Amino acid sequence: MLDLSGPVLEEAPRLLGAVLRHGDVAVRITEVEAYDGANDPGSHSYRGRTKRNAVMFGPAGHLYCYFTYGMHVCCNVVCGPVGTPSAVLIRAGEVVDGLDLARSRRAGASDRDLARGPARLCRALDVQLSDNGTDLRSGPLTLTLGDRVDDVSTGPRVGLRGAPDRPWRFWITGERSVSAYRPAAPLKRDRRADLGS
DNA sequence: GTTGCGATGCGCT
DNA sequence: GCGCATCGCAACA
Repeated sequence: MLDLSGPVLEEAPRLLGAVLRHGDVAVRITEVEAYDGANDPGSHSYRGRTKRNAVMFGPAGHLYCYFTYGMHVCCNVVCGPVGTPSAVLIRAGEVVDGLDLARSRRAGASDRDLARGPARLCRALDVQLSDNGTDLRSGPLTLTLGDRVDDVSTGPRVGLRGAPDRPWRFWITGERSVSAYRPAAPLKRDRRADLGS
């Protein structure tokens, strides 16, 4: 029985090694980030409830999907008790079933890159904005927790501005399928300003 | 292996 | 209007 209603910082590492399945394609999760809505300037829910983030305020074990950068979908698993708008961003994983279908959705990518990155993972699994709010207990999307992963690394989250550094990114140590982005690069505009000053 | 940059559209102010 | 919880590709080392 999927129960993720504990504190998000305790639930996040439990998602490592879990399997997220959508139809014929399944991904073993290797990298996640925790977002603690109430106290977290990096969270979509930090400024209160909106139509978009309403799912985060609901029960744990549901999927929160959002659209970003004009072309990408990312997905989170809602954690914590009802009313606590916390979620865990699924950043990366390895495809463990439905390899051919995943490859066809990610033409040109190497197997290692199929689900390496939050938007890529959603594409490999064909998770769309319309899957927002899905209950992960009953499908068509399902989440199955695995055995606890012992070797977990932590570090700062990726790509956030306006949030203090908090080591709320978790990944399976040594996994090559974790995303390789540099943390929080400054804005292009800022870089230009630096050059000019 | 790294770095730079354009694409693109929804949600919020 | 503006700002993104980004990606993919080209160019370079």
